[in-house]
Amino acid sequence: MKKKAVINNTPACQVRMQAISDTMSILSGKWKFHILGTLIEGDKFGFMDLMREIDGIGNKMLSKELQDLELNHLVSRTVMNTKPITVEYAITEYGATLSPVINELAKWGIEYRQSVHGAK
Amino acid sequence: MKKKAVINNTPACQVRMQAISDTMSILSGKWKFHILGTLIEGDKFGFMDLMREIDGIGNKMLSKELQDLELNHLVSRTVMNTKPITVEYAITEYGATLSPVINELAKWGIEYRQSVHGAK
DNA sequence: GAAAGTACTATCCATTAGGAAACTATCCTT
DNA sequence: AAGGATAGTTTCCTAATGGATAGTACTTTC
Repeated sequence: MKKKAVINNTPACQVRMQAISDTMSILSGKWKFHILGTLIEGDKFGFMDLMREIDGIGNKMLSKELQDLELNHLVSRTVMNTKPITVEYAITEYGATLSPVINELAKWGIEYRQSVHGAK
Repeated sequence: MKKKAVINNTPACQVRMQAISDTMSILSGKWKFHILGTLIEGDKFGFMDLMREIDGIGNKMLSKELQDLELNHLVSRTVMNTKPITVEYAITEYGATLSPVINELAKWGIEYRQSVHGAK
């Protein structure tokens, strides 16, 4: 019997799978979506603001994740020369292109909750 | 100075963040999106088909992830009583509701590739 | 001058994720 | 009887994730 051929090895599928890998590697970790979601909702946030907004995150994680996001140009970091030095984090124009992704994720999660609580 | 109030603690934001957590906890791990993406593209797949389709995955991981997905009713598993026993994995109707999420993820990843290769 | 707020960094530690390899078990073909 | 296909499970090991705690450094307020 001939070995069954691979089905989805068309260029389109390869590209699609690669794209999903890319996105997920950039957005990996427990907190990236929370941070981006928060930043998209608001305007500018200080480090401590984000600590308060994102329930449960520790300062090490927040710091590390923000650096990751900054490296990928999804988040901007601006040091203000205020009295006690403050830093302003904001979503970049590029980071804002993730809105549809995050919205779909949130939408699905909400429907998931309903399907679990409701008819099941 | 009064402590700055938390900004995004409106019910809508809470629900949104909770929803993102829910979705990501169900879709956690390195392979879930790949498996779902593959299953959505095709019709029915045997275990070995999936091994061949999903480049790099090991049998332990595939087995574990499929069990997870089955538990959450995203994937169906049907044992066929064929000569050498075969199993058919397919996306469920419910699992198919993840298409928009996966499509947005893939779309963003493709644009990301272009922005890195192109103007930057 | 002590406390408290700003923004972190560094260290330690435990859990988890995930890869490699070997193994079980059944069936068909040669 | 051997080889290869089906579909996994089990064991072992390492690397990454991420939480808790403490410390740095500067400034303002009490």
